[in-house]
Amino acid sequence: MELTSIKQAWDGAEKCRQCHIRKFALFADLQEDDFMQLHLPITDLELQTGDSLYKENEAPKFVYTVRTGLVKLVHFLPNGNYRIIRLLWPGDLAGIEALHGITYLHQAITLQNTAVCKIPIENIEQLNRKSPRLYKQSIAHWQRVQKDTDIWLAELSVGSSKKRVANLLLYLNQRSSNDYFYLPGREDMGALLAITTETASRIIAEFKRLRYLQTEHQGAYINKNKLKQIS
Amino acid sequence: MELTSIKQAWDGAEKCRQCHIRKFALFADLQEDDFMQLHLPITDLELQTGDSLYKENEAPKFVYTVRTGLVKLVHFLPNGNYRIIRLLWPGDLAGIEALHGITYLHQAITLQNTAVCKIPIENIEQLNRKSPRLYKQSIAHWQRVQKDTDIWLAELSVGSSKKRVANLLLYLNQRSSNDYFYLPGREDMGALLAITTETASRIIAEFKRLRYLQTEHQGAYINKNKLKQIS
DNA sequence: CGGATCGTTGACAGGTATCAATGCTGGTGG
DNA sequence: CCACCAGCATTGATACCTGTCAACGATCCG
Repeated sequence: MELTSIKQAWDGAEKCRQCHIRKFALFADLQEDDFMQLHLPITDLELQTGDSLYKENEAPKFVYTVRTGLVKLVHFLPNGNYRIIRLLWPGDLAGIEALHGITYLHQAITLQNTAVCKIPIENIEQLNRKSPRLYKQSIAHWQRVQKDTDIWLAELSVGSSKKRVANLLLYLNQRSSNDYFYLPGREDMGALLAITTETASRIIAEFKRLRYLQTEHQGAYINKNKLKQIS
Repeated sequence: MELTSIKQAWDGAEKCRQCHIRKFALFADLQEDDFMQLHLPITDLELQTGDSLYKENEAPKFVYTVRTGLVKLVHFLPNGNYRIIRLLWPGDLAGIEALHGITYLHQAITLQNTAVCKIPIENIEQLNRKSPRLYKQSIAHWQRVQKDTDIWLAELSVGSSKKRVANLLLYLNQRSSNDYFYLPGREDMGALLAITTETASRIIAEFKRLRYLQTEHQGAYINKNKLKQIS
């Protein structure tokens, strides 16, 4: 192993240990000696809106931790349409299916400028062999994801379009740290809720007219009470 | 520990070791010495259609392996309606969220006469502490579930009702070992696909008239080619 | 035989997709 | 600096689909 690589690896591990997002992510309860095992380079990536982390069915080599920004997991349908399967927020993992030998299940595309940690899977597999702590986090991760997905299925895929949009806005608002939150484009909204772009647009426009929603740049503010009445 | 209990435990472990479904389930790569750890009783249960394994938000005490039959995971909506989040087939696990301290996420109800293994969670937690092999299976489980759910989201929750019903029939057929497969009641079908009972009924009736589908008792045969054209 | 449960069908209103046209906005190059 | 363009959002008209409410038929079981 060459010097630069060693330096980089150490930097990665050091950064990782200090990262404020770590406690939410895969390495949450790694300990000092675990970090000593991390010999492979973890790299930071700064991505721009629309960049792709990986594609569906691609041979998987990395797992990603979202540090800032927002990522959509997309599944393309045979007819060219697509469906957004899930959103990834800071602290979430992308591509963790890579750890277990199967191909990526979706395409991961950023919705905003997004910072991620890119972790080679060999790195994690090494760690897995030596420390059971990673397993626990892995399971915790899957479980969280599953719970989210279930709620999605139960609440965002049923009822009238208006209810779905209202629920989506409340969900996005709730995930945001302040009142202002990221508002997806109408096409993405459709792909999230299984409705058409036009329907999404009509409903958003209506909410704006009713003052349930104010938009600004790429984001929005909402009147939670009014929207909860609808949902 | 009393004698009867010891006997029962040993029986359970012995049965489990010999079970033909085991290779698909949680204990897939347990080994001889792992089995020696199983001191708590694993019990067989024979359930009838409509029985409930556990309820949403109930304090979790058991994990179940489905050995034969079919189970639905149900989430009830505030308005009294319900949505079926997932189906569990032989080899699948029910209530595994119990392992990680959270409450059950759904109500599990049998759709047919169903045999399950009922495993106390302490049992598994013991094992977890001593053997990392269970973790791997746990993760594999979550991953399989997630993949299923994703397909569900991508294919069974979009498109016209007719497409959804066609896709559901193809899915049910594909999961069956022979051509004949279990056909859910119309209400359950609606809850699976997020459509109304009446719509489900109309479409099934139409498929029958067109000879895309023949029903018999609780089950059915389909013309796959015709249904694939629709989907 | 009667009753309960589930499936089927009809009529209708309202909702949503579809097709098409028109605004709006941010970025690019002249 | 401005005109233009590309991409997105909005809006309209319409047909179709689906939910809703209601009635009726089929089947099973006591």
